[in-house]
Amino acid sequence: MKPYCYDYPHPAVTTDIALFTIRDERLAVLLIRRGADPFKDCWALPGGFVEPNECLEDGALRELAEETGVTGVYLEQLYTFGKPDRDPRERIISVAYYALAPSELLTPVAGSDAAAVAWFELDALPSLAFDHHDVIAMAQQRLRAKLDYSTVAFGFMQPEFTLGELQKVYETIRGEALDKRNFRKHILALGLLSETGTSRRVGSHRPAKLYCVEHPGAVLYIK
Amino acid sequence: MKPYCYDYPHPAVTTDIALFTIRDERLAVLLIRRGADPFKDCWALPGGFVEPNECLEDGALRELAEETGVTGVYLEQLYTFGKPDRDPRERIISVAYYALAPSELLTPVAGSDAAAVAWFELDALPSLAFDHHDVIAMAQQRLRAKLDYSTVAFGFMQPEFTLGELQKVYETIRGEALDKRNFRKHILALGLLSETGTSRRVGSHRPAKLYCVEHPGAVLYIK
DNA sequence: TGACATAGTGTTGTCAAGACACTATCTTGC
DNA sequence: GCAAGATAGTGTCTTGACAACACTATGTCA
Repeated sequence: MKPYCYDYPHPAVTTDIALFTIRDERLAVLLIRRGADPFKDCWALPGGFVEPNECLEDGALRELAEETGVTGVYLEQLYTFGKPDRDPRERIISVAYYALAPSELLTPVAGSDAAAVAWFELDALPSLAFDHHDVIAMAQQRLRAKLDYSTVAFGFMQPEFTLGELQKVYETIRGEALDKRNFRKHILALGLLSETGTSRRVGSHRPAKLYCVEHPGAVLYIK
Repeated sequence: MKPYCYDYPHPAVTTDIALFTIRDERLAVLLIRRGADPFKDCWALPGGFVEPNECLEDGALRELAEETGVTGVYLEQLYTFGKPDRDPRERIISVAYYALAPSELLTPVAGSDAAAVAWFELDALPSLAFDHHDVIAMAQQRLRAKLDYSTVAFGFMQPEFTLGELQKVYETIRGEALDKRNFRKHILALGLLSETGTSRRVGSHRPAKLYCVEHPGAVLYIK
């Protein structure tokens, strides 16, 4: 009947993924509406139980794909949440990840346990299941911190982007305007971007040069 | 017979603790010699299974106390290791912590599953059980990084200490000598230390003023 | 062709960090 | 008691990084 038996109690282990993107110059997180109890019909982070033969990161990517259809994101472990009563069913320990992606490349679709999927701006979150508010808060804090000493921000960019777009990303996450000249000087001094030679014409004004990251995938610690 | 049964497979969850201290101006980590299989007689980090009703941090502190007798350390979550085959017995996910303490206040004693306890300098580690080499490497990397933008180093200090002692701690972790005047300028500018008014006489030379941390326990992010 | 919107570009001032050397105070040995 | 040895304690100058700041360039559209 319950076929998986052990000599001593085992907690369940899940992954939860806070996928961030930037939409309309606002930081947003992808949530699902839960299709099953507990917290049925409540908004929550995508995530679920780790399979016996997958590593944690693979589990997170699989759950994200199953529930939201999203693949190909930048993923990084955030923190493991393990208060004994954080889930009403049983002891569940959750390894939380945060993920970043450019919203233009994503078209989330509700799948498996998810009754719906939607982006929510971070300053307009609904009530959330479990301790997912804490997870999101910690992820946002980490994101802000890493902005200063790493190249996480590139996780929000499409393969080719303008310096103006990149600056908007920084401004959105930091919540303040930046000086254009100082920003460009600083970013180019990292030596990580190269011009593609092309430019993007959008709106009724001068087109902007396009850049790409020289070693995509590598999240570097700078300075 | 095996009384804890579930509908689907559950991994086991452990905590592992990398307790660092500084001995003889070398960074050292506390290891136990395992008293039971797997890896019997092998050196390993202290740690063990999380109890059903304790949170992860409490589990880490309990295991550290049980196996080594050490209490009262600074503790912080490091990373969760979850490769499916990292333990030969069953799927075991380990939430790793790192801890800091001044060695003068510690007298580790082997307990419970530990056949022995000993300090090992980080550049002279023995062969280790499981993936504990990876855990220690990541902990050391984190420690180095946090030295620059937080006050972790205070975790190695006794309640009262001299600026010379504090500088030695920084030099040990960074692996390079620092200029005395610049170091003192920098540390005092943080505004976190206050003179106790007393001084410590050690060796045949001028005694040094003693300082203490104004808000102990608070690990601050600086700059 | 003029109005508008974003792209793109250098210089200066300020502050923090790094380099650098000498005096002070204690112990110990002669 | 005094010289030698060891660590404590202190200030200035130079240098490099970051912040403040304004104008020209190039496109669209009315």
